[in-house]
Amino acid sequence: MIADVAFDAPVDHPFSYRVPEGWVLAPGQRVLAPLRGAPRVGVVVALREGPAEALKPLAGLVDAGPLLSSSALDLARWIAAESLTSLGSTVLALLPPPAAARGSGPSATAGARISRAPELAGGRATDPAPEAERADVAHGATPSLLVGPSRDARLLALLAQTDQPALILTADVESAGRWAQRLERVGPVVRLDSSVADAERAAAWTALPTRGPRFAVGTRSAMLAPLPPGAMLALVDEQDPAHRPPGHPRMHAREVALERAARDGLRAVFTAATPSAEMWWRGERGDVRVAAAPPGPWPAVTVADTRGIARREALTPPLARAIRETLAAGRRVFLIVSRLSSALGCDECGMILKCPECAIALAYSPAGRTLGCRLCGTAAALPGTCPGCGGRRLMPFGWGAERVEHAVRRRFARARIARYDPDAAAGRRGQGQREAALAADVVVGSRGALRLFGPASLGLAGFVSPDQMLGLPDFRAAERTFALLWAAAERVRPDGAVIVQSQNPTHYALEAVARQDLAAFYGTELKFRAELGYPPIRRLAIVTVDAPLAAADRAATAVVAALGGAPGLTVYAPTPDRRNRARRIVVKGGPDLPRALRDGLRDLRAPPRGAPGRGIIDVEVDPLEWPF
DNA sequence: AGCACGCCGACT
DNA sequence: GTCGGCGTGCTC
Repeated sequence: MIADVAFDAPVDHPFSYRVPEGWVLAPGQRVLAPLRGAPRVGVVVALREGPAEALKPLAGLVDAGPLLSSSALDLARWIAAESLTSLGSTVLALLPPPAAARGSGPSATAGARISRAPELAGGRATDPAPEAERADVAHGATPSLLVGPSRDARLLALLAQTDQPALILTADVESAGRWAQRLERVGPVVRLDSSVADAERAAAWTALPTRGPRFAVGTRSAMLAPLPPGAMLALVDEQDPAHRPPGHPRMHAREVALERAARDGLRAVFTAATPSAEMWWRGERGDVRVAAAPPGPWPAVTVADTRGIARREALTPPLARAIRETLAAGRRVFLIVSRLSSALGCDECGMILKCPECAIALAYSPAGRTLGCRLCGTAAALPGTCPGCGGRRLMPFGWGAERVEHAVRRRFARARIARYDPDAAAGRRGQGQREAALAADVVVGSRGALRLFGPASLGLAGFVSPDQMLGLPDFRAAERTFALLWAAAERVRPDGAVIVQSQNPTHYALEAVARQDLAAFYGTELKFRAELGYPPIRRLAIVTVDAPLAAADRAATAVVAALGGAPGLTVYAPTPDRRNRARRIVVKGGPDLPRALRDGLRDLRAPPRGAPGRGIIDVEVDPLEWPF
């Protein structure tokens, strides 16, 4: 017997090993296998008969049985193909950490002999009832997206009503903890995220179909956990970028959840305060049912026009007045700042200099006094005057947390003011920062500081300069600003206020938040995306070529040439990174973009023997962050 | 990914 | 004369 084993390595093909006599193995099971001398953890992706004498034997077992059904393994193949990740890296990233690896030798063999594969739902080998599965697909409903007020309560009610087991996936461990607590009042819960000990986590993996807990809660890493037929799959806060954590596979949990639900006939439910444009678009096409609740109480949202005044003063009179009144009422204030951007704007009319082709902000390099488009690579000369109004004051934006804190301190000397940055607070020295922020009257922070506040807990949220965010050279800039503002508004009491200072006071993202109108925002946003061929209408990928200095341009040119001929692809000119070593090439395509990239780059990634090095080619499909 | 092999610069 | 930098190639 031969086992084909895939490893966590950027190698497309599996490696073949001899299965020692008497071992019981199944695809989807982790094993130890010698690779370049040392035993490494891999996953069995296929078993076959054949001449095995020349092959090295497997060294041991990691799991007593397969952790993936054949349908889960097929789903992993799909994920790998979509994200251009190797199958081994995909699978091993989406399995719970090994409880305890078994070494080679008699004990391993004995362990293998007595091991029995757990019964996995949907597994071809263990699945007793394909008819039942088909019936499930038949009654597998269109996925739902819960938006609007009391989403959590509505999801909870749905989970409680259906009487079916469910896998609940959250964006982070904190949220997983909250959901586990809530669900414990409904039925037994197991947790699949990293907050529980490895052994417990491993036991939870197969518990849902076999031992009858009602709910399993986890993060994306629990996505392939076995589920019984008819189970529900819930993805909380589908728009959260944390659903696409760093590392492999580079794919958003939303996309995997939709695919899994369709394949396994599961009922899928998503929630979002502000859905991703991807999800809203599916709603418009009827692929997802958008379940909106009637608008709930909403704070008064005011957009304060800062054209011509914001450079000198962080707080406009309306915002300063609102802070004073909120503090007098004994309520809390949150001032939202965003990280400094590299865009250039007109101080007089508020216009942001954008690429005429791509409609994203041109990146301003103060050192070279140059402007460049990070999508198409076009360089532009620095204009002397604003192309919009002829004004002479073109300046980079800039209201960082520190400057804002200082400005508030000057005006409100007696208030307790704290800056909060979750990254800084995570360190040992930052422990006091969180407590200070929780006790403060005024908190200054960016998106991450929202976690300090519960729903309707603030008297005032003030967005000092959303223009910085709106001006980021990223086609998702409006979506992100909209999401942040909406999330802030949800944390303000209905009798409180939201004040947005902007040089673009009529921007559709700001107006949509003021009117509590999701549809208004996505209507405009999707029109913009469609006109310029951005996701979700078309797909994007970033090909990065990292080559020795002299070869970088040649390697990038080779990539452009290799992809240029493919039908349906738009390939942009390579742009150098800051260190002028790597070259980035943006590629637009259709639904089959991953396959087109794989086919187009195949020859470059596997150069013929003796050919000059082509450098390291990295492909990121459907990037969330613009890495410029 | 890791890890070994291979060919060019500053040291005991 | 070596030690070591990373660029290159391979792993059943």
